Amino acid sequence: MKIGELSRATGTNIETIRYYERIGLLPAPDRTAANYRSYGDAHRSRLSFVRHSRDLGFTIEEIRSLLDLSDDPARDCGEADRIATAHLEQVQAKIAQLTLLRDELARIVGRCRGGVAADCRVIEALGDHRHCESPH
Amino acid sequence: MKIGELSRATGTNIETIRYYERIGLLPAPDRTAANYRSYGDAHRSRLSFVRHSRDLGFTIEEIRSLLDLSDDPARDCGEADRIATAHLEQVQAKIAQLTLLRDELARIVGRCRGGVAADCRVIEALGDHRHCESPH
DNA sequence: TATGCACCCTGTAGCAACTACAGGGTCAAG
DNA sequence: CTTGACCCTGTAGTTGCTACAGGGTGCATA
Ligand SMILES: [Zn+2]
Ligand SMILES: [Zn+2]
Ligand SMILES: [Zn+2]
Ligand SMILES: [Zn+2]
Repeated sequence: MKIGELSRATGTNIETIRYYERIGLLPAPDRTAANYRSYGDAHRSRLSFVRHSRDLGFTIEEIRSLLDLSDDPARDCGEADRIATAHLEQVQAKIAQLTLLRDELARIVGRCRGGVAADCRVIEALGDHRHCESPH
Repeated sequence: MKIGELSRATGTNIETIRYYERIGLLPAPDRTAANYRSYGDAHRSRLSFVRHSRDLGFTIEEIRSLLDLSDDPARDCGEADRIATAHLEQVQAKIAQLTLLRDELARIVGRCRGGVAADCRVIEALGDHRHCESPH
């Protein structure tokens, strides 16, 4: 499989595939006589793993650890669980933070009654956190 | 006010203040004889506006537009409202996306029963989106 | 045979919004 | 007169890509 085919098979940008190789996330594949990268099924499933994990919001470093783990099938999977749980907690924290933000923004946006910038409650609210009702 | 004092007054990193000046978000202040930046109240409140808007998740470019608007108090404030509303919608979209993610991650994490990596349901789920119940 | 076109290669630079030095200058206190 | 806190400029690093520039390869068609 050449890089374009792998790209289509996994929905990954070609430049991104080369980038993953450069940072050591994907192993360098064999080359054809014309120096084209030549991938097999193992590459495809590894890249799918990476893409899916990225879609789920894991960082490259987390994915690196997860791949190390799955490359070594006899190891205890506790670390995978720890990484995934920590990530879940981060997502929950982010949701909580964005929810505060959303409420505050909704309050701010709701204050605008039109008119000139000098009288705008939105601009006023942005300039001074003391107008806020939440910490954010 | 020297830069360290402005930094403390607004809770902004000194490097960040200089960065904002470099990108034209804050006007270059006067200098002392020793070539130190010397700020006044106008700088302080402009920087507070920037920091607060950043805390609320606005991008630098959005903040630039908002500052332009508030620099020109006779202008209609409709654009401020549009920027803030668009931003609110983005935050809402992000929350929705993260909520899907959170649910999917919770399902994945919940599957791990311990054991070796080869049998780990977490690693399996990360490798294949077909195990997912939501699109994310 | 030429030539067009799709595809591949490397290497580098750009994005957002900072942050972190390196390598220097200034100033007041002890 | 030296120590330490502060300030300066300029550059490079961070994350996770993405976008070229400037070239090579391979196959079909005129
Ligand atoms: Zn308004
Ligand atoms: Zn606030
Ligand atoms: Zn497990
Ligand atoms: Zn999935």
